Formats: sequence, C-alpha cells, structure tokens
Amino acid sequence: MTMPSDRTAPEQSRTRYNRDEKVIAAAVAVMSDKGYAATSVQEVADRVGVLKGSLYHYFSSKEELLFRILEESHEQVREIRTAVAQLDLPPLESLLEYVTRSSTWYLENRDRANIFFTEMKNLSGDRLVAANRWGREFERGVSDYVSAGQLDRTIRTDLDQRLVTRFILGAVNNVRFWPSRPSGKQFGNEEIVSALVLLIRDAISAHR
Amino acid sequence: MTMPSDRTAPEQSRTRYNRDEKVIAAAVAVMSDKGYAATSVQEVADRVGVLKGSLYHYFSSKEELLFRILEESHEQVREIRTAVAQLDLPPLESLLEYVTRSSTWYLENRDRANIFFTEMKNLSGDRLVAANRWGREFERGVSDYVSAGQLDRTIRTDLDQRLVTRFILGAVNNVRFWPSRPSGKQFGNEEIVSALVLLIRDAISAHR
Amino acid sequence: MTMPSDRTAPEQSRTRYNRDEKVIAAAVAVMSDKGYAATSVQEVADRVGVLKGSLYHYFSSKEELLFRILEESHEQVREIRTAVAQLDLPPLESLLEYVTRSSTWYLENRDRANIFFTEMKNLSGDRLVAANRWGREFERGVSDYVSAGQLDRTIRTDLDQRLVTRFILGAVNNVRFWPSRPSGKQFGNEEIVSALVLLIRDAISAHR
Amino acid sequence: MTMPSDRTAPEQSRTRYNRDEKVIAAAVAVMSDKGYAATSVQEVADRVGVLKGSLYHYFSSKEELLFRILEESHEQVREIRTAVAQLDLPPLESLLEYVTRSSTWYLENRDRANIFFTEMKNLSGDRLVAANRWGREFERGVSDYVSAGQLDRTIRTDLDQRLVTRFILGAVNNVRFWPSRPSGKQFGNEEIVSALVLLIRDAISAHR
DNA sequence: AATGAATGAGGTTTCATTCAT
DNA sequence: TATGAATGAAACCTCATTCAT
Repeated sequence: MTMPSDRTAPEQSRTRYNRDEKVIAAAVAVMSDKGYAATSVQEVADRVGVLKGSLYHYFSSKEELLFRILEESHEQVREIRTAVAQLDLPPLESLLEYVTRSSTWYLENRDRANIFFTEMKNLSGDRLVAANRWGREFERGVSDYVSAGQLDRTIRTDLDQRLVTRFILGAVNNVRFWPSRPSGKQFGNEEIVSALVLLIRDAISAHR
Repeated sequence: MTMPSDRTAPEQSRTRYNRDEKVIAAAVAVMSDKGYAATSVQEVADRVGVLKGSLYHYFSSKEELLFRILEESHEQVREIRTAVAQLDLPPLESLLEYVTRSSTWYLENRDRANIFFTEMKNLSGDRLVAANRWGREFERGVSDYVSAGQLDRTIRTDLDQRLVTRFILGAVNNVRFWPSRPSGKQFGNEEIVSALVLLIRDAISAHR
Repeated sequence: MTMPSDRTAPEQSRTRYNRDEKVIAAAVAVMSDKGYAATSVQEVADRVGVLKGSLYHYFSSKEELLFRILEESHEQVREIRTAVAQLDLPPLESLLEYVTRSSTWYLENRDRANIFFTEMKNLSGDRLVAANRWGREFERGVSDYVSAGQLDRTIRTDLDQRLVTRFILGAVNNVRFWPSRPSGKQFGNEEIVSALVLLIRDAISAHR
Repeated sequence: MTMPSDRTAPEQSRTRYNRDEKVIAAAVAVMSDKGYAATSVQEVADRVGVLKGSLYHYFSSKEELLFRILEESHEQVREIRTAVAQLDLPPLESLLEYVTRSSTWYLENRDRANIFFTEMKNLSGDRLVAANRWGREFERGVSDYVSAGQLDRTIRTDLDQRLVTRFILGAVNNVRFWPSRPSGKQFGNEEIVSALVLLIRDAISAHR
C-alpha cells in the first residue's frame, strides 16, 4: 500500500516483487494441479519455503491470491489482443493471428490457462464481477473479428456469429489439453498452433 | 480406497433406486455449480431433504458419490458410441454421427458433462485408475474413426491423427459452454449441434 | 420380559436362548479383539449375520450387551468358587484348587477373560455398581483363603494379607497372556496351570 | 500411517517442549481413566485449556498422540534395563534388580503403565509394528535373565524358561493394581515393591 | 518480514439407537 | 422377528486467518 521511500526503493521493490512472483508461481503450480478449492494455503507456503502465516504479508486472502493469478493472465492475454489490433490486418487474418498468439500463450502457460478457464467461479463479490467482465471482453475480442469477417465475406455467413465465435473459443481454450512433448516424441508448440489455425481457418472461412 | 461393489440389488426396491437417483441428482446440481471440492455433503443433504448422516446409507464417501456420477455419465456416453458403431457407416459419417449424439447428450446433461470434464482429478486410488481408463477409452472412440477416415481419404491427411483428434475432442467437450436458451431467444440444442457438426466437417474433411 | 406361554415355551425359549448366545459369542470375539469402545454394533451384527437394528431385539443397548457378557463370566467364576468351597479343604489347598480351576477357565475362555479384566470401566450407573461388587466378591474369594492360611500357618505371615492377595490375583489374571499352543509346539492348558500353581505355592507357602 | 519423525528440535524452545508435555500429561490422565477409544480429543483439549483444533499443532492425529505416550514409556523402561545391565550382577540378582526398578516405575507412573499395557492394540500400520517390537524387546529383557539364571542354577530348572518368564512379567505388570495409599493408610511404593520381589524370588529361585 | 501458536468454524464421517413396515 | 432407512449427536480432523513476538 505505502510507496517505498526513494532510497531503498529499487532494492526493496525488487525483493518484494520477486517474492510476490514466487508466491504466485507456487500457487499457480499447486492450484492448476489440484484446483483452487482443494489447494491449501499450507501447500503453497511449503512450496515457497515459508510458513503459512507469512503468506499473508503478500496476500490478504486466499481468494485474493487467486484473483491476482487470474488478473495477471488476463493482462497478458489482453496485451496480445492489443498487439494484434495494432497490426491492422483484415478481420480473418487478425482473428487467426490472435488465435496463433493466444494459443501459444496457453501452451506456454498451461497452468495459468487451466486456472483461468476453470477457477473463476471461486471468486466472489467485486472480484467476481471484475473477472466476469474480463470474460466478456475476451469473448468480444473474438466475436468482433467474426462479425467483421462475415461483413467482408471472408468468414462463412451461413452460421450465426455467436455460434462461430463459440466454436473458435472452445477450440482455442482446449489447446492446453493437446498432447505436449515431455520426452520429445510429441509435438512442439508451433506445430500444435499451426495445426489449430489450419483447422479453424478451414472450418470458418467462406471460401471452400 | 476400496472399489465400489454392486450397491443396489436389481429389483430390490423402486424406493431405494429412486432415492439413490435423487441423491445423485442433487449432487450433480451442486457439484456442477460449485465444483466437487467446494461442495459440502451438507449442501447435498439439504437439497435431498435428509440429514447429512443419512446420505451415507447411499454412498460410503463423498468421493464415491463423485465416482458414481462420473460412472453414470461414462456409461451413457459409452452407449452412444456402441449405438453408432452398430450403424455401420463409413468412418467420417460415423465420426460425425458420434459427434452429433454425444454433443446432444452434453447439451441435455450440461451439469453432468461439467463434472465429467473437470472433476476427475478429485478421485484417488483405484477409482482414479478406473476413471483414467474411461478417459482413454473415450479418446480412442474418436481417434479410431479419425485413423480410419484418413485411410479411406475422407479425412485430411496433412495433419497427424492425434492433432485432428484433439481438435475434435476439444470442440465437442466445449459445446456445454455454447449459448443455451434460458429465455427462448438463444439457440436450440439441434441448432447448436448441427452448427458444430458443420464446422467440424469442414475443418477435417479431405475435400475442399 | 413376558413369560412365554406354556405351549410354545420349550421351542421358543430354546430359539431365543440360542440367538442370544450367538450374539453374545459374536460380541465376545469382537470386543476381546478391539475393545468395547472400539467395537461397533455393526461389526457384531455382521458377525451374527443380521442387520444392525435387529440386535436391539436381544439387547436394549450396547452397554447392556457388555453387561451380559461380564455377568456370564462372573457367574461361571462364582460357580467355581462355590464348588471349591464345598470340597472342604484346608485353606492353602482350597486356594490352590481355586487357582487351578479359575486359571483353567481363563485359559479356556481367553476372550471373555480379556473383557472381564479390561472393559468393566465402560459400564455406568447401576450396572457399574453391580460389576464393582463382583470385583470385590472375587477378591474376597482369594483374600479369605489367604487370611485363613496365615492363621493356620500354612501361608507366610511375613507379608500383609492384602499384598499376598494382590500377588495371587495378578498372577492368575495374567495367565490369559501366557503362551498358548496355536500349532502344537507351545504349552497345553494343564501344563500352564500346574506351572502357575507351583510357582504360586512356592511364593506364598510358609514352609521353605 | 506415516511414521512420526523428529518433532521437537532439541533446544528449540522451552515453551514448545513444555506444551508438548502438557498435552501428553493431559492425554495420559484421560486415557488411563477411560481408555484410548473412549477418550475424545475434546476432553484432552479441555484439560490442556486450548481448543480442540489447536492440539493438532502438537500431534498429527489422536493415534500419534497415543504412540508418543507409549514411546515415552518404552524409552523410560528401556533406560532402566540398560542401567541394570551395567551393574554387572549375577542373573538372578539382575533380574530382581530389574523387577525392583521397573515395578517402582510402574507404581510411580500408574497411568502411563495402564496405557502401556492395554492400549497398544489401538495403533495401526507402522506404529503398531514399532510397538510390537517394543513388546518383544521388553520380554527378552526378562527372558534372557531367566535363561542365564537357569544355566547358573540360581533359578529353578524344573519349569520351562518361557513359563517362568511369563509368570514374572504377569506379576510385575500387575503391580499397578496393588493397593496404593491415597490417604496414608495403605502401602508405600517401597513396601509394595519389596513384597513383590520377595514373592518372586521365593517362587523362582532354585534353593528352597 | 517472518514466525508459529492459536483460533473457531466447518469439513467428512461414524455410530448407537429408533421406528415404520 | 427382522428390516433398513433415518436420525442426530458427536467423533476426528482441516484450514483460512489472526496476532503477539
């Protein structure tokens, strides 16, 4: 809450920041694995290497910890959307670029993605309201492109925009379950992403 | 820990059977909403209208209750697969028929589907092993059709069978999030399913 | 409570009696093994082969079941004492005869003896009062012989009668832990008992 | 299930150590009185003056609490055995010295002795295995002396060593029931112990 | 910042007992 | 007699959170 004084700021804030991130990283790992409700603060503390009580210097509650994780994920995906928007591509290309980049992020951050897509329901009050807003934003990011793509006839118009949007969202949200390569004999992230893009393009484009 | 044995004698009593089902229905509703871990036995009991302790006449543990729910869902989806197999259609048609029927089931049993796709991790021991086996079975159901479809050239061969399979599974598993029609102004289940099938067909078929 | 009518009496009472005994036998086995408090009515019912609720036709409560077991044991040991008294032997010989017979009973009824010596504390109210009376009676059975033996100089008089009595009681109560012969290579009951008697005699007799 | 590891660092804090001991002392008192199974964690907590949940800072389970009590008792009796062994007395004298010291310990720690001799059966898994090992150790402590005493002809050889051993163990284990002196009109511990030793010596020695 | 003891509410589960059938 | 569903209290244990140190 209080700003660090000028003199000690760089050192302190780095320390603080690192510790915050360490806690978040630990929480992400555990919560992705067992789910928010089944995760105890104790387990997170164990992983960080501090005592349970000490965590409360960084987070006011378990729910806030979840919120911060979701917020970070949301922020990073939003940046992807912003970056894609600045490329000024035609709708379908924008959409596919967005699919490419966000899928890549999900694959590189499987644990965070898991939490993002399954644990929102554990928030309450204002935090839940904020998270739901993110969800709608996220959906709009895709649905706007779909609408535009139908207008310029690059995306099929025989299906309602909402259905096409859901289809894309579902396919993208699920990449995190695609086979990874723990031992090198599976697929790389780029391979997975280009397959996904190919399939989505063929599913939704107007030309066939 | 212990595997559930046969609980209800077949004829034993309509009453008993109904009560079992009532408990399962209550648990499905609550667990779909809040998740297994965040659901208390108390809440399920309240919904059934009995005392907490009374539930243990029907289920030996909360985990067994979850297992029974998953088992029922598995059973019903498996029946769909069996029925489709008996139609003796060519691979791609079989696959799409299977997509049609299972998607419909997911839409008509959204709560059960939610639990099926997100709460397996809460099982342990033998029950977890059994559930994982279902998961693999389920995947095989799709992946066998994909392989056959690639062999007879009706399904695209430019992508590895495992990637195509995952894409389909992801799309199907996610129908449960598609916009339903609580107030009549959304889509009907058939409409959703035919859109899904159309999109999947265009994504994976060899002809374009 | 109600006396059976004349006609059906013999049959009925035998049945009833047998069932009562079956229940008691089951309870003895389980309670000796796990202790009264750790024994559930369910386990007793399982062993008898009836449902839990049915046991309450025979016993009004778990505590009464325990009481009946203790009462039976007490009764049988009391009969031993009476029989010995009727032999009209001199004090030391009476005492050793009593040790012989009661030790034998403990060895032949190890489970009942276990319960008799360890589970009385689980009774309450009137039943506890009655059981404590048995305990004192039991002790008197030995202590009277010791006193008489000290009077006629067959039992050592250098030790207070109460100490000698406790010593004997302790030795006798503990025979149930002496090595039995599950596979024939241990000792028989008679062998154990005569060793015990020999040792006690040498410990307490006045002549040495 | 899991074996208890080292709980308390040696120096760690007087406070912690004391609290552990306070909890153990409370548990000893209650469990000796009512038995392990009939003792609720609540009762122990009440006696310590903390909330039920707080006890779990010191012990991971009720069973572990029992284990710790038994372990402490075992440790103290083992030290007695070690001390006696270092006196380098002839077998019979060693045995009687051991009887003297351990009986004294039982009399001074009646509650702990009660638990030690009756509640082991409530352990399970590894803890039960460990406790059974103690039991065998304990028995060996006596039986080795008996064997040696028979070899050097100070202990009677007309009875099998195992029977003599059991007799001694039974007599010693039972001192805890001998009449104590709550109001001064009973016997002192030394008086009880010397009577016991006298009786055992006369029972088992070869000279008579 | 960190500790770790303590809290207190709530979790799952067990169980003796009752009772309508 | 027998059943077995239901009860309701109480059992053991967990856990997010607080706070004095």
